[in-house]
Amino acid sequence: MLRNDKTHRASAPRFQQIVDRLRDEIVGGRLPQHSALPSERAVADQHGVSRMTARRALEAVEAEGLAYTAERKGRFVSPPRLNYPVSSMANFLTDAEENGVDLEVEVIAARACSADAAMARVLCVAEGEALSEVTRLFLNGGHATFLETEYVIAERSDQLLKAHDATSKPLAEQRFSPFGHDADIVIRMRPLSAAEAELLGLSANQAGIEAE
Amino acid sequence: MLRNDKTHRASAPRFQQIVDRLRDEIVGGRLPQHSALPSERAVADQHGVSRMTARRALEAVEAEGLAYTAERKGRFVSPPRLNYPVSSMANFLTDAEENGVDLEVEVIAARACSADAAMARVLCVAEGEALSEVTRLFLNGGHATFLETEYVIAERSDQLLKAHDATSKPLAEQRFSPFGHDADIVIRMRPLSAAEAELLGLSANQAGIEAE
DNA sequence: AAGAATATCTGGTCTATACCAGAAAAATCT
DNA sequence: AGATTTTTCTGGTATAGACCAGATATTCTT
Repeated sequence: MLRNDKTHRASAPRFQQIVDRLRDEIVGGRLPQHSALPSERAVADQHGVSRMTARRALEAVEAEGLAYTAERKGRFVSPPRLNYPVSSMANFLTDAEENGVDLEVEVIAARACSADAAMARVLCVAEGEALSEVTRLFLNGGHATFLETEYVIAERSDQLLKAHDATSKPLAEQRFSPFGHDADIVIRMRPLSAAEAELLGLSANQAGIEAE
Repeated sequence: MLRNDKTHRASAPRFQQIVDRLRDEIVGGRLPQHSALPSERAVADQHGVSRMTARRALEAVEAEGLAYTAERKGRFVSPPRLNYPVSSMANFLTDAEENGVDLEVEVIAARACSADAAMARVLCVAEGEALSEVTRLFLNGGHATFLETEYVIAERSDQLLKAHDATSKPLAEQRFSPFGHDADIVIRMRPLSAAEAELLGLSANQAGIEAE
């Protein structure tokens, strides 16, 4: 039993096959949301593998976001993902301005970063191009209405910034304090592809940076 | 050797102690970026644990973003994180408008989501409040200048949207095509805390949703 | 010196087993 | 019936081995 199956080399690892099975059962709807997945031991028995292998399969399913673990209770099916109805929303701010809507903007956080592959493609710049990430809070009639994070091409942002620069910052700081944030800034991650990870010296699915 | 150390119960798991050691060496600068971490077998020997335990420690270090793996070559120290100089940037768009800067806005993607703990705090709404996530591309003089993702409180966004709605969408669709995106939309993730994960039925560190 | 064969690294996968502690259900005792 | 114990689940941690295949360094040939 110590010998591995040599008949089909270069095939997918065993645990991956189990992952596929489990995924099918979940996305196929045979397992309703929040229902229990088979336990590690059950999977091991069912598929004739060791518990560690079963565990890895279940962990992989988890890593896909299809399940979650409740310690010492079991693993359960995650609720399905939301849909993303394509909204017709656009240029809020320009229109708001034009229509005289009461709108204020506050900078919550800003940091420098560089363009990853996806962004580079969208923004039509080279990968690694210097970007500025800015998170801002918008207030409509004094109420927080939306939060945005934007990635600005550092080079081009200068010309846009020159015009106002001076006044906005101290104002922003005052305005934000009532929200008692200070320590919490929105952290955002993007999963890196294997290629990007290698390139950047990061591990796959790891986020570039965290703000504090 | 099969018996575990019973002298100090409830202590941190062994692999965690190794993680701490490795982390120290990396953040302490004793291991320069892109230098090789000890191999799984080396760690196992050095710390007197089995290879699987050593492996788990190294994987944990990776999960923290401190290292990356090159298959069958080794594990290496990730480059340090960027700094986030607090910029004085603010309300780009309002100022741009006022100063007559040529600025166009395009909706790249939009989806519905709900407020997580951090966002709820910042936006002053209940956790789970319906939000709309919109990703837009801004063009300055015909050149892509920045990309933003914003989270709008669904309820309040309506009033802002009513004003323009009609014209923006078809325009956005045309404008965007030259970028050949279609299949690539910026994917964004936020790591869930253990508490949030349990609440939402997701696994920790998993992102809420992916757009395709 | 240049090229081919070999030995030795590496991480990736896997087995079979063990003990732990929290959670939950079942059995037991009031 | 209600409270308490016990048993049986669960995942979490850990061991000590094993084989695989890609990457690399070494050595041996030509």
